[in-house]
Amino acid sequence: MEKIMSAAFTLIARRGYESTSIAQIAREAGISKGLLYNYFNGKEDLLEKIIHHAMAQDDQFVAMAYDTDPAKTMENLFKMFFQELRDRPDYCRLLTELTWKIDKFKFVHDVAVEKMKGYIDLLHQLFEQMGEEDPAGEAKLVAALFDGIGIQAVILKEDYPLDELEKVMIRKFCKRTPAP
Amino acid sequence: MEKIMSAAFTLIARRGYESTSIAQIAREAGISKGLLYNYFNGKEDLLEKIIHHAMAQDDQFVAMAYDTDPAKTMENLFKMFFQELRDRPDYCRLLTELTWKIDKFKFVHDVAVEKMKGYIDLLHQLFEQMGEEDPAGEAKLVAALFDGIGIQAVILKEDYPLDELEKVMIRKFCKRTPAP
Amino acid sequence: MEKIMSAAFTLIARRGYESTSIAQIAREAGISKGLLYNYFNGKEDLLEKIIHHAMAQDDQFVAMAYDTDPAKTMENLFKMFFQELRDRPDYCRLLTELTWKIDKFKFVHDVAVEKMKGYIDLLHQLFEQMGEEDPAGEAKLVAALFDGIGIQAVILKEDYPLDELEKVMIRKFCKRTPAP
Amino acid sequence: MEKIMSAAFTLIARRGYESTSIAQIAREAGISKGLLYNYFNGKEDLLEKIIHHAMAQDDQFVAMAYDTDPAKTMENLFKMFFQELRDRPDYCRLLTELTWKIDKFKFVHDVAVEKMKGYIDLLHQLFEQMGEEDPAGEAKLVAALFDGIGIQAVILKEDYPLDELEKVMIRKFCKRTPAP
DNA sequence: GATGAATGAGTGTTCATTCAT
DNA sequence: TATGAATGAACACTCATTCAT
Repeated sequence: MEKIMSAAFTLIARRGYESTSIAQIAREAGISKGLLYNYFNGKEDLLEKIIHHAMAQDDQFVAMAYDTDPAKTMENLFKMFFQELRDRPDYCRLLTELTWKIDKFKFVHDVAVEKMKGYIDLLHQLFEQMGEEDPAGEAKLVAALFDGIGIQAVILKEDYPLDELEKVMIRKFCKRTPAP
Repeated sequence: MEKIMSAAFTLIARRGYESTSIAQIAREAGISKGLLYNYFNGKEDLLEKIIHHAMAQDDQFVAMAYDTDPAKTMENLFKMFFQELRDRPDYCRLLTELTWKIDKFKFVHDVAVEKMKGYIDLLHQLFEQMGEEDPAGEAKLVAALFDGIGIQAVILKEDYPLDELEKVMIRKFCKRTPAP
Repeated sequence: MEKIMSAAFTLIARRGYESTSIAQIAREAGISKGLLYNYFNGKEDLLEKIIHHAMAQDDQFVAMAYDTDPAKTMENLFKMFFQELRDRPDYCRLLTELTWKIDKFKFVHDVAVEKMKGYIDLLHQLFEQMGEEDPAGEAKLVAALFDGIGIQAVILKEDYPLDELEKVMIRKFCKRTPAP
Repeated sequence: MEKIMSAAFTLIARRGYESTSIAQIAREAGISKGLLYNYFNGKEDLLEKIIHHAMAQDDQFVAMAYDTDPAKTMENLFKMFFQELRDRPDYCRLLTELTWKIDKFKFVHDVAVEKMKGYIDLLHQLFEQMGEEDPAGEAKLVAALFDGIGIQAVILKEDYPLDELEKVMIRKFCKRTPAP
């Protein structure tokens, strides 16, 4: 049920997983608690389905970023990342929220780590093609920046100068290698 | 009671606030549940006191970083930050996690935001003194990096190459302005 | 619906009344939960109909046992009883299972008591015809034995030596009165 | 808490394990649900403690039955059995019912089966000493009678002629071997 | 100061039952 | 006839909090 997942998504993203009760979700979705269990096998299953559903939209984004120029690819990546932060702040919030529950929900840890490694590999390649001195370190730095900017954007909300940071990052990490 | 706060700190940092019960804290502290309520007005009050207590130790750190050379000051800051991550991962974890619960623990959020602004101001000044082109942007970048590296260190634990990132950050952000 | 009663019978006999849900019965019967309520007025009614249906087959058995010789009649009764235990263990199991629900399902109590009295009367007559000293006591003893053997056979399953007990009972209770 | 165990014992014995809710037990005991969990780790633990407590009183009984005359020993056993049925019908009911739930309460089943085998062995020896033709068969018959009489006493309650059956059983199984 | 017995509202979950289709 | 979405009351269990001692 789309209604349930949407209600649960919003509530969990805003108040946290443990602080959101099944009763609240059902109330928000306008249904009874019992009905919720017709669609989901429990609170954890609901969470998992929400995450998978939300993540399904991610993968295609990365593919869209590719360009023959690695610096341009990276710039695209950055732009997409910031766009995501602006468009789906709740989703970003939920993902980070779950980060803390890693010990409880192994699937979150696995998904998060794998995704992170994928990004780092991609960044590594791009930096290498761009002729960076230390592509590995640079990649890890940018990955950490993604997380850090995400977390700050979520905490500070509209006070956080996403536009400014976008420009800074592009300037800092997407300078094209000067033609020889 | 020092014993209570220590026990509560450890447990909450490791398992999260909601997943830590008063009974567990009392047991870990070796006292009765009732006694806990003689010292604290409830679970939330206990949390607040823990946070304030833990934060009190932070401020003096920053003071210790000052150096006549701004680049050296920043390097000291970085080193202290990484040292903190290595020495008190539980504390870092707790702080970041609580920052999250804006709606539930406004006091944490406010304190964290204020602290963050202080850091950004400091970084801004340093970058300015170092002659950076865009000291404001650079400062926000580094602040985000602190958060991002912190969160990744918490998630990946011993797998996270703190040493490598420390070197990369120093190389990237503490290069002394070449004397003219 | 034959399919429903058969499915319900098997499930309830094996797992018990409370541990068998309507959903399970419907699934096992290959129908929807709703349809079940077209045929039965609820779980309890379903149980009642199952019991009555299963018991209907019992009465004709007894009629088949009659013989001009009372000792032979009793022997036939015994053989039929043991055959029933071997052939329909699930049915015996269900009957005993329901014994515990007597306070909950009055109809079980009534049916059980009535049937039991019928058996005791029959046994009484037979023992009288066989010239037993205390036909009333003997009859009650055998009735209790039927229950006891049934319960032990169900609990111990294939470990219970039904054959041996059959022989012992026949030897013990069906000795023909020596012709004078 | 004696009050809780007593209330739980009565209710479970009367209505069955699954049909007795924690709320009912707490209400009957005059306490809150929460308190019950200070003393017991859950419903099943409560049951287990009840059973163990009730069984502790059993073992000494059998020892008290011994006599130099095997027929007298058996008569004592019978008398004790019937006395138990009269004194603690609820306990007998509970024990037999739980023996039933093999899969759910293995500990009860195991204890009960072992106890049963002990009785059969004892009966076997006694019948042997009494010079019975088929002591093994006779022993199993009497064991089944114990169960059967127990179950009928539970069903029919005060309508069941325990006294009469006691006499019949003693007459039937405790006749002393005629001195040669 | 210190205890732990006691509470009651809350949790996630199950399930017999109803009803619009 | 047949479905399954939907409900609501019940379930076992948890836990922050209070209070007589």
